[in-house]
Amino acid sequence: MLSKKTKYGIKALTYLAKTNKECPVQISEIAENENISVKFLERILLELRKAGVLDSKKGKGGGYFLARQPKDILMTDIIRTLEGPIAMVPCVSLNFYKKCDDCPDETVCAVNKLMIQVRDSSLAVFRNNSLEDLIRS
Amino acid sequence: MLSKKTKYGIKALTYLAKTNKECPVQISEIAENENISVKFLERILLELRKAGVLDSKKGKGGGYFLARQPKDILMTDIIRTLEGPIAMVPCVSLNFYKKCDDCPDETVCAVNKLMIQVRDSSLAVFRNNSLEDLIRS
DNA sequence: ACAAATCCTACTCACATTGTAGGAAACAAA
DNA sequence: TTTGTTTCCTACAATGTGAGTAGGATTTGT
Repeated sequence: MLSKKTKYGIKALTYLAKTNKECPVQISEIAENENISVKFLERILLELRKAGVLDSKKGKGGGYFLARQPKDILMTDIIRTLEGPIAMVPCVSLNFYKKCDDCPDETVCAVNKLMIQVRDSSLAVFRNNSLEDLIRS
Repeated sequence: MLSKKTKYGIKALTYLAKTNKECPVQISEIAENENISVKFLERILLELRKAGVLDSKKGKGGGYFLARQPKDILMTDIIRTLEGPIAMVPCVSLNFYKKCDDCPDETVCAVNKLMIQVRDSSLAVFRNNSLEDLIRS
């Protein structure tokens, strides 16, 4: 299951990419338009800023805006930031690798073998989609 | 994340496919060889039997055995039985569809658009892998 | 100074996952 | 027919995670 955090994050980013304003957009505006709890979204956008996907401005007239052009923001970045590993098991994760406790030999593990394929196919999709790709209907 | 239930289920099934015995195999034997809690595995195998993937025999000399040949057991069956939907969001699930509460229009939703691609690529992998494929090193 | 916005941490609540306990039912063999 | 072995089935407990809330600190424009 995709977490709501990631789902909301993607929606917020596409909102920013679509509205394409010069000035920063406030959390409350995004939250209202995308039906997201303001406080929850606040935390999500903060994570995206720390990951370098978003940038922000404090105080009056402040808000959030994309740190790069939509075409330069790949889904891999967003998913890894908000959702964590793309792989379904740690033993096939490229960025979050961890050995399984119960598995004596990965090279002959059926789960490993299957999940490498799933990881690669998902990765291909995420790499192939930028924010710009997603806002084009 | 892949649940341990599914992970254990796949391991148990590949164990059965590999050992390829004439007689039924007991839960305890599978559990010991694959490092799985006996009682937990018991429940998992029961689910797989109800789904028609496994068959069983009670009493002395009883146990579990594959209901079909390994090449006729596809990963889609196993995943859907143990893990549930293959899609990461209900609004793109083929077998477990459910509309999102927060989303007014699926056809213009970026999450929807992205997750359809992920679903299709994962589905292709699961459809393309039978139990037999997984036990061939 | 004041108001508006992000920043940051800690907390609560609900739910799913993982695993356990204990017995009922079926079956084979003595 | 008794006994032991196995699956079957339900209920329960422990743990962890996701989702959301609360409340204040900090920054900034007017």
